[in-house]
Amino acid sequence: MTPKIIPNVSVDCVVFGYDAKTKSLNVLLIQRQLKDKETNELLVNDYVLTGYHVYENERLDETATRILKELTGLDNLYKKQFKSFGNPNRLLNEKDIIWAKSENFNLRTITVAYYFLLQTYEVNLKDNKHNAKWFPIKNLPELGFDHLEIINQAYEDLKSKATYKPIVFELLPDKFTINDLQDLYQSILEIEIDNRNFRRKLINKKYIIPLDEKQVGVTNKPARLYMFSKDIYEKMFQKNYLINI
Amino acid sequence: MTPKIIPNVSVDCVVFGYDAKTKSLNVLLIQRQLKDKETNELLVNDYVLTGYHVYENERLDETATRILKELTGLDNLYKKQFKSFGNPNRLLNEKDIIWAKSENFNLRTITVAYYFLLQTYEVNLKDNKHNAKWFPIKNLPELGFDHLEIINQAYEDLKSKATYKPIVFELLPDKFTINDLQDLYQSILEIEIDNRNFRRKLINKKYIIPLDEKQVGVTNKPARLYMFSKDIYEKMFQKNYLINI
DNA sequence: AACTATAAACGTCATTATGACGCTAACTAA
DNA sequence: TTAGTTAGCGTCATAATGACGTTTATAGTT
Repeated sequence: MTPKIIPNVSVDCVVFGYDAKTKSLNVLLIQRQLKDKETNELLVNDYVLTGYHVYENERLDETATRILKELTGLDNLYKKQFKSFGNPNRLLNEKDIIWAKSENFNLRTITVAYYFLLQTYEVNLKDNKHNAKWFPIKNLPELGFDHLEIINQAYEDLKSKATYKPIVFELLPDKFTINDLQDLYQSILEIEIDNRNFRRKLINKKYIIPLDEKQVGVTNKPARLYMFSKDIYEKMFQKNYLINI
Repeated sequence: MTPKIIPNVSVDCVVFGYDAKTKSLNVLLIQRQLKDKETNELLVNDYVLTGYHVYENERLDETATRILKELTGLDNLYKKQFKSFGNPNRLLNEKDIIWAKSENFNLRTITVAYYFLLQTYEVNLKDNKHNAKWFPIKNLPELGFDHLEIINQAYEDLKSKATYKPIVFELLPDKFTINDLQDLYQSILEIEIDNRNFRRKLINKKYIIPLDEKQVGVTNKPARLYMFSKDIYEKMFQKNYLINI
């Protein structure tokens, strides 16, 4: 027996996945399809975020975690509740209305939106029941509901946060090269960075730990691997506010 | 006739007011009192944030603006939706249950929380119907519901935001002195700052505009007044992400 | 008119961080 | 051996920062 849900409230999840090989920041979306029962014509055919209602006895964070577990099989990801959306007309496109009729759900819903950070390769997309697919943030498909708006705001939050908190490491493997890190910043922020200055800046941080390990299997000079130490980072800034306006 | 409301959803507002005279960051709270109808005993007597339900045809932002207008008479304040709260047990203290029975409201409510920034003197507290009162953030009274948690998280967000966005100017008059600004940072961040270095840093910002005006009526050397130019600030940073981890 | 208390505001110096570049090093594949 | 490719070291001028010392303008007091 499924638990009772709270009416009018949902949680939507923006899943950001970074692919270090293609240097692409992607969003995980699921397909929304509805066929006319008689003509078999596709009435609705687009993509949406994964989301669901909140159970009666569940915290919002738990709803988000549950949704993500169900979609990706993954737990323990970086998760941020970044904004709630509740415009009265946020689900009033033509296709949303068709969809809502068939699914019998309330069009005046407030959704609490989260984003998650991971690497694309962590998710196994074979035999996922939602037809989930990665899309580059720069090349999103047609989206249902107000989900383009939600993704854009998640992306803005991520961009801004990436400039003052060390969250990018959630999008990389534990061991990474300085150039991986630079590529990632360049993808997220859509900027070009001078490699020599970036490198100097990063290797001077105490919480970027050089390892006695190098890349293997590359066709050029193998790069040194580094790790991020959250411990050291937090010790350095626990009482230290740097005003940087 | 009052509009229909959306069940299970509310908006709560944390109003931060800065008092430059006392150098105190304050929160505006309203009194929550309930008397036993027979014995006249005070069953509930504490403070809470202002909040209300969302109307059927209203955006969340509009709800927040409406609540604040009703409480303070003010429009056009800096407003930020910073987090939503929906723990199943967020309203399950003994007093909240008593209160909810008498007010006939749903204890499983998700609230979308906003904070507002202004100067305490802007609000006229005479004849306000809610018995609203300012409390220093360092010295809050007993609070109902989960409102202490909400205030603390609003404060954390404000602290962090103040270090990388120029929002402190929302808490000061248009014309301010460098020392006003320093006092404000010190109050918010609970740190000590070297005046000479702070002054040098701020005066060199292009968006801190010196005026040909000085303080009047002070008993010591009158300080020069400055303004913050949002225009210049935004032009400087519209395409410029500074990585500062 | 001179003195005092108070806060404003200018200045110095050593160190560190930054932006803009030039150049060398290590690896694989041909 | 050589070419292609990416890693990574180095230099220089300028800007920003942290830690201080010193002077200045005002109102109130003597």
